[in-house]
Amino acid sequence: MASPNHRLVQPAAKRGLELPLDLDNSLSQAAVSTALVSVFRGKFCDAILPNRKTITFKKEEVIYDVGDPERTFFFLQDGFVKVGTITSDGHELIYDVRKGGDVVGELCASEPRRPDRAVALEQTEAIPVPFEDVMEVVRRQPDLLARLVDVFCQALNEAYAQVNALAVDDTVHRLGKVLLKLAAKIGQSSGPEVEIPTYLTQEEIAQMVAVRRERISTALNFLRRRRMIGYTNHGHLLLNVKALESYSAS
Amino acid sequence: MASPNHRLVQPAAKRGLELPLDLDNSLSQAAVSTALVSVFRGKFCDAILPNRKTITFKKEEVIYDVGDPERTFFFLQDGFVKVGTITSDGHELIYDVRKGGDVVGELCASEPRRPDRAVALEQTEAIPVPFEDVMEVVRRQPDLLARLVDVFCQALNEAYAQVNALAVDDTVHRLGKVLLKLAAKIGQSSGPEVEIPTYLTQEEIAQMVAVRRERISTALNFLRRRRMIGYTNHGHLLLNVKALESYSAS
DNA sequence: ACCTTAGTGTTACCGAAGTAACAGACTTGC
DNA sequence: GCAAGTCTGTTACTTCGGTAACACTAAGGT
Repeated sequence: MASPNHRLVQPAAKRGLELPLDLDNSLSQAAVSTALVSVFRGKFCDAILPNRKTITFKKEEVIYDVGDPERTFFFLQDGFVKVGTITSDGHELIYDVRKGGDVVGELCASEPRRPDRAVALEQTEAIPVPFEDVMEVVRRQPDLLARLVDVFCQALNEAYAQVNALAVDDTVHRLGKVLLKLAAKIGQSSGPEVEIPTYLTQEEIAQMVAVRRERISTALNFLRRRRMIGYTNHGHLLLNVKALESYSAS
Repeated sequence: MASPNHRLVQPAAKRGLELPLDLDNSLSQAAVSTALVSVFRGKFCDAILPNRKTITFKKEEVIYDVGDPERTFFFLQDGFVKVGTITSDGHELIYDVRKGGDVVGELCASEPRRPDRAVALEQTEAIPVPFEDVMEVVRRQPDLLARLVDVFCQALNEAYAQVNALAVDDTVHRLGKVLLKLAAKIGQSSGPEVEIPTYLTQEEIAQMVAVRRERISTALNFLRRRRMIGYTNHGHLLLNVKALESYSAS
């Protein structure tokens, strides 16, 4: 009952495993952020978003779900969203995490029913736009074509990267890659570390890495003992990106 | 030495495991083929392909490789191609198989260097088109936009389907799905069965399923004993699609 | 006909990850 | 303050798949 993520202290730092990664400047979140440009910002928004209304989704609220028939993109204005699906055995699987400035729901372009779902990780503002409207705007303003293609192409690249990881990496390496992807997509620099500005349960991380939650517990502590990760005093992950990169490469 | 796929007889049917799945009408390959429409056929070809020259790739020949910097789509006119990559541990991984009428190389749209590679499974005719030319044609003929989007969106859907399979299925179920995908993409109906009209080694199938070759040997024989697959007298796979579908669903 | 090479079938062994079960920590509601 | 619920940490057991090794078949070249 009640949202499970109300937890505000770092999980294990409370008993014996605390290895503080100089936090304290975790408030200097200068919103420096992401290498990946939020592809739909700028011109695209100017062209397509005026005169449309924003919807607010509360934490944990489903933005669209597997099987939905309506073909709409959602232009995220603010917040964090997880994109994934429910597997045939009933478990959730998370493909990606996106934030304000990104789009979600692009998979509806070629399927009559959505194969995926998106759920807000924090309160999120999003503007729904029918797929046909998106197409029409691109037809009228051909300079936007490159951005549309980019949305799909980057998603495709990431999906293949996940296939690679699932095919060759063990749990800890996959976890490392997931954390680095989170850093690139929604991270905020916090001193020498990068903070993940939303609380993720081990269960959710397990759904991104595609292993059981128990493995994630062990793997997170493994990385923490090696000082590759830590927690802010709000329970958010703090990543030592350099260290994770050199570990993940090996 | 010499191409390894010169083998023309079905592997194990030669000694004790033969379970012929009524072949003999394997010549009635009416090219009925695929549920998936070859998206770029028709208008797109008319608009973009005239006055370009076709390149012929021999069996096993690399069409483009990981790391290549040139941004070109290849419009396949004829033949079969495997699309995949070389993983960090040096093994090959196959994402997809495509045939005449399909495009390959679309991943170059957003990356300066290709993350993937394409290799001819049989002699293949392909027309290279610089990515910018593709974009220009779409800008000039906006009715082609939907087709371009479809290419990416279908690839994305399939990539996520692979992630799902890797996350939840065991070897035999993944093999079943790979075979069904092959049937849908390049299969030719042959009586009540569907034939895969190119010879695939167990090693190649293993690269599609992302397991060791030995597992594929066992799994293929498992499916063969259950009469879900068989071989033509040319050594090509013959699939009992109905049976495979009901098995893969479970 | 012989040798080489590629491909397939199979086994014994080992390691990584799933399963199940439970205890401790913290939150929330009563 | 107490009970219920969620989340995390950990361990014993099992299962699946990777590893290594090897025999056997077929094809091609000489």
